[in-house]
Amino acid sequence: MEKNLNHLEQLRDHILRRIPERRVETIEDAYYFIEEVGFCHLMTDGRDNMPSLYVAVCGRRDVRLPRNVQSDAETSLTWHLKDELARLGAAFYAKQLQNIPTFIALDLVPYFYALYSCSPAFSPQKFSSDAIAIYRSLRRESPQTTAQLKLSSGIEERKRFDKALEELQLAMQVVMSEVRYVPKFTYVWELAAVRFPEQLRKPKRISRQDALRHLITNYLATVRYATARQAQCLFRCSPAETGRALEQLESQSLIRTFAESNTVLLIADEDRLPPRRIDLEKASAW
DNA sequence: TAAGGACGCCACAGGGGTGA
DNA sequence: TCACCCCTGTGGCGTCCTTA
Repeated sequence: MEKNLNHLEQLRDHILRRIPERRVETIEDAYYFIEEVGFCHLMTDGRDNMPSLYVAVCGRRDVRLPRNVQSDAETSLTWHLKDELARLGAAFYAKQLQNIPTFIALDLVPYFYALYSCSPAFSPQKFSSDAIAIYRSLRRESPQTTAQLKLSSGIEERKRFDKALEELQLAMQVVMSEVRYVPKFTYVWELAAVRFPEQLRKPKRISRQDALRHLITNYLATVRYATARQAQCLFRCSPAETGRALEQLESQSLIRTFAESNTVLLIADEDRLPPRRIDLEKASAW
């Protein structure tokens, strides 16, 4: 098993760009990286078993976020790439996984939307009054800067505003579409349906269970192995839902499972579940 | 009045504390 | 053990305040 895991770690080095020759240096590299992995965290060090743009920028395994993040070249480049990717709309930027800033490749957005979307317009009882106020304000006018949105929604208190915005981001209703540094640092917010109309039109045809199965398949194709608990926590789904998805993947021989003490290990089949491939025709459009 | 310092605004990750 | 909350430190810019 140990030998097998070493082999999988080497595969990960290639896929997650933890080797110098594959490190992300340009906006094109960053776009291709997200297309290859499907979805990734922004600024994590990879210990959470998730692809990370920051790790890909560093191009090595042993990554630790420095204390002085703003004066660090690798961190600055990652932030710059985040700003550019969001501005170009090359990937969906949200706090979708574990409440951590995440980039999602556009082809996977409908699956995330099928799993998490919930609109205040149709389910107002699920949202706080602050979230509904922000959503309505953006329906009247989108996009808006943070300051404009605070004013127009009537929620000036930062803590309340951040919490409400987080609700809407988790429900994939609002996205950050731009970062402005002058005259004042601010984010620009936009309705997700306006920013990504094509991706958010489709999901009604995808069931929640199908979406979860598709996303776990994508996850394991990228990281090659994970524990069942990691897969469950990542997508914030119940053990029963995750269990059903994993059973289906195992019955299709896409993954193999191993039980060790209290841990269930999931390993992607090398032949039946290869890593994602980039759609070069689509990618060249960017 | 000019120069320099202090502070606030922003989002982010990490760490510590707390409660289930 | 885990999830959640709160606080801290971070840079660049504008604004306000203090000092010479």
